[in-house]
Amino acid sequence: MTQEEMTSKNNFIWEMIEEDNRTNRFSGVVHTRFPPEPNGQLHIGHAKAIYIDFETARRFGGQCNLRMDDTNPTKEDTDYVDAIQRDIKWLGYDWDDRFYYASSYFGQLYEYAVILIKKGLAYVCDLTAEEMREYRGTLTEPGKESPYRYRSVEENLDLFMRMKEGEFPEGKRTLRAKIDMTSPNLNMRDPVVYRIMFAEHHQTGDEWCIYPMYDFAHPLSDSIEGITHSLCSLEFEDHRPLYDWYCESVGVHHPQQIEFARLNLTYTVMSKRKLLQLVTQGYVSGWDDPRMPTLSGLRRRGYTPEAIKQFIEDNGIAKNNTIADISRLEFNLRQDLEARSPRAMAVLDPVKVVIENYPEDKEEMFEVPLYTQDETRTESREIPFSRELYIEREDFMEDPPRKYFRLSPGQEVRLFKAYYITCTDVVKNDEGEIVEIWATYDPESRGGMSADGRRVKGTLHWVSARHAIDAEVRLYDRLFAEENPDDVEEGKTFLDYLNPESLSVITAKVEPHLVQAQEEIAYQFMRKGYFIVDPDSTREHLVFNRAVALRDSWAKMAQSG
RNA sequence: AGGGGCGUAGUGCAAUGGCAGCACACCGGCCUUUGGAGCCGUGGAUCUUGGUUCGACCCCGAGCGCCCCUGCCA
Repeated sequence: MTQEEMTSKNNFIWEMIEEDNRTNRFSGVVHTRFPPEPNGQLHIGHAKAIYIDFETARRFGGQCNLRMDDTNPTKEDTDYVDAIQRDIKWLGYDWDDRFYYASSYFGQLYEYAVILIKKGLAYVCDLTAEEMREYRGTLTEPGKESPYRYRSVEENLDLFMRMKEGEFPEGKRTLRAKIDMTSPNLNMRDPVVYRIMFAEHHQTGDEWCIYPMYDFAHPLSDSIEGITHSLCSLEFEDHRPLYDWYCESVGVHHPQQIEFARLNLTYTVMSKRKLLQLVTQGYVSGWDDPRMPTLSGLRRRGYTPEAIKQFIEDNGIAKNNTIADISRLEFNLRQDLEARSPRAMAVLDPVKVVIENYPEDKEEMFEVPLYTQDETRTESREIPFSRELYIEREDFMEDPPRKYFRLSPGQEVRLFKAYYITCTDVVKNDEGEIVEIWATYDPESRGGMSADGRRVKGTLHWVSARHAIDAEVRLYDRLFAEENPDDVEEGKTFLDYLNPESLSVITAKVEPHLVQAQEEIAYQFMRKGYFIVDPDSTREHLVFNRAVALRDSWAKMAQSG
């Protein structure tokens, strides 16, 4: 897929920008920004915002800044600053040297606040938090004006300066915008502009003891950076009048805020608070647990940036509040990996097959392409074959139903790229479990094809028992058992919906080539799915994560009868 | 209840007054040295209601449903 095709699908945001360009509103400039708060790791919902911000800039020949929205030092951490940059780069986006912090604008923002005061548009308020809540009114009743609303400009200037100097304790006073306490939009009822916080900031240290609120800092940070289109999620629609008010009142460059719907996924949660809780309370192994919807988790799971971006592209950009089915994400992954992943054979649930007419001490090697899906690729690996093999337990049935194309007594199947074999006997233990399957092979079928042209319906993957390597394989399932874990019953929390079977660990028998498996490249284990080396893996102890299983139309057919 | 948004197929998205279409899912078939991939095909939707119009998913009125807003969070 070319970049052109990748961004060809139009959406309402791009139509609005095209209109701005037609009217020369921003002189044809398109400059966006991605403004994460460093208080948690990025997840696939952020990937949508990142995609929109960066692809919009690219589409219109503009630029996209990366800005840490770090106006609340009590909630943020520099560790996340690094993780955020790493994840955005992994997605394939670059902000060049335009990496900023809202906190680096604190000086300028302070001056902007002074301008508001001087214009009589902001005042220092002595109401406590609780009083302010009472004065705000409710959804249906207007608020009341603060008794401090009409202090003189001089007094406000003096008080605000002394707030900055640290003369007042936390919570004692705030700077508020003087707008309209009767507005039906609660955001316009004299919102707080600055609050006192004696907190060490991860960037500015103890330089400040007053910190600007998001609603004030965000539009003005956008303005300072010359942003033209400030793209954000739907819940900020109510804040747009305030965004506009601050830019107009301070009298600076005024970007256009445009809101779009967030991306939600079935069978997972997306709020940073909930993801953090999963991490800190040990429900998962960390932010990068392969079951997490975080970018680091998806990466460790075996997801590719291309699959994620295609998923976002397929979902489209709109204003509907929706939950995308996670199976569509899985489709995008399979589609990407189908084309690019090397193939290998691994038996996840092994049962032994003994080929009675194959000499006990004989071994032979088959050279098999790594990319059987792409005949223009010539890379291959050698696979050893011998008298005793492993196949999947589910690939044998003593008493098979109709249309079962795999191994059963008297039935002939193909071992991929090796030989045809026919089952002759079954050995069971005292419990009646099958411990060995006996078979004969046809030496004329070497390579998996016979000269007589007889048709063999089933093809099985296999590994030589003598040469097989044990590998730990981690099989993942959806993190939650409920489609929407945010939709909780009375008396429950989202944690009650965790899927107890979201992880199962097995030991598989894999072909020797797989000791060379590299991180970051998912293999297709033939007929089973896509698997990627986990960072826990060593040469002595291989560990693979299953990114996603293959479509299994037999399982579906068997299930539906 | 006040304000702001959103209602199109199972899911997500188009159609911007002119034949309701695309992707995934579903179902059927073909093909296959992966029951994978690929190829072909079928079925299925405009929240309700009234109006304007030759013609309405689109415009207007009245409803209904869902989401967001009463942090000194972002």
